[in-house]
Amino acid sequence: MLTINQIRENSDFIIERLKVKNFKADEIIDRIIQLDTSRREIQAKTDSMQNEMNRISKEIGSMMKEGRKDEAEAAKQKTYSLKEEIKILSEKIGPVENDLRTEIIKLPNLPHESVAPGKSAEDNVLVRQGGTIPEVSDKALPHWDLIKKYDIIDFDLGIKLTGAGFPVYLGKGAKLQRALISFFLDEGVKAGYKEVMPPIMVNEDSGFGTGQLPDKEGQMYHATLDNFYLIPTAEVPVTNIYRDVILNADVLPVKNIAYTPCFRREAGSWGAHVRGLNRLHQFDKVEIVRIAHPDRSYESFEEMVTHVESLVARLDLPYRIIRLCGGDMSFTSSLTYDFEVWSAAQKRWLEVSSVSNFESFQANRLKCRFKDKGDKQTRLVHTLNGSALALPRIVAAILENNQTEEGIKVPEVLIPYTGFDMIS
RNA sequence: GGAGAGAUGGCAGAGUGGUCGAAUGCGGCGGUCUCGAAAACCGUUUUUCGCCUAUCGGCGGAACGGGGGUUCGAAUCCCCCUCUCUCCGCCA
Repeated sequence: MLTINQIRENSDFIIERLKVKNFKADEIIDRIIQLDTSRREIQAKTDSMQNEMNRISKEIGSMMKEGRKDEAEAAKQKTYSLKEEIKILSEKIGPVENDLRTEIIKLPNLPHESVAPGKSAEDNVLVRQGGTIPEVSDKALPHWDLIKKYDIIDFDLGIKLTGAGFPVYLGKGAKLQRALISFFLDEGVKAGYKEVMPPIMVNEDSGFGTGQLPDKEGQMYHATLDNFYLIPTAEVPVTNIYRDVILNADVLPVKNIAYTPCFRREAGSWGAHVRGLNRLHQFDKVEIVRIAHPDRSYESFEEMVTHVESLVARLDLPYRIIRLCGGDMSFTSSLTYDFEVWSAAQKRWLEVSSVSNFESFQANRLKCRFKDKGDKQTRLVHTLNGSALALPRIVAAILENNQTEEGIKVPEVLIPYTGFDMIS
């Protein structure tokens, strides 16, 4: 969420910038400023009455000590009406604060200045492209056929055990998963990220912290007996490490990397685009999360993009990097680059990573702040995250792009991890 | 699942109705001493909201797990909730 100070000080700028996200903010902002003004008025009044109240109470205290009982009794009389007024006022402030909050959380994050306006994916901007799109024969199989041919992933078995969207990885398929996870983690650690292995269930507070709750409740699996949620991404537990925390500026940027399974309910949607590994209820992902100094968060962003790019490049996957336009970005993001890899048999680009800078939007909700050395005041940090990488579509692309008569060639960088160079 | 104990500042830990935002210790920061460091000594060290101020800053409110209550006055008394720990049971 945006801070009230941001809104109050830059209301025109905010209205202008949110147009890029096709969001009409003027009426909401008017209401916010009105609510905030009345909140301040009430606050100022109660504060001064409370001050008076405290003063009298202290007097009564010393009168009692000195045995001036009658005077104390008289002073008590004075407090009754004051107490009543304070009660009335303080009952007013709660609802005003609630209304203010409900209005503020309606406002999406401001897009970065580089974000183009636009309505949908059509208006996204190609940042750059890399690798070469492989020539595959007309007989090339989509990955959902390849996995059957080589018996490496079994969807039907997953249906038996759990349900649709919970695949079972078998033999070399399972090993390939493990190899990718290790490769991604090792590369991250080499790049200075600290490996974290968090719980994959979180409590309600954590769900709120990163914004899954209350709005997107239906997207998470909910263990109701204990009121825990299965995480949709490692972003949730890893970012919540820094909930209600004040960091020293010298630890920034914090760089964490975590592998976790991810769980998404994602109801709806059928057809070729969600076939096979394209969309699952459970999948594996390595996530990078950064907590950055607000003055340097875009340096962090660039480093993350470069890191993710090096991963897809080293896997020899043709890729492109896309800057999402205002209309295609998430509510919470300021800048998002999507990474897509080419899937030869499906003949389309598959999204495998999304790197975002949330600036202080998420930090404000999390109450994650930092202090510069010697500084008295706290400031909100910037948070960033990105997939590095999500496995299923990477696997899909590897299978489809690397298929040969003899089998599927394992990317060179993975061979030390798999121990085999061919799935056949 | 059963029984009990507890929740106070970065940590440890005191505080059972009246200058308590909170003793003390540790840690952190600044300084004295030193060529430098350690030790010792001195000082400093929670967060948040509002008002005033060009700024430095000043004044005031709130917060001792969360919510409610009693009272002129609550960290302290009462009620509800949440969480943590210990022992037993079960168990990878």
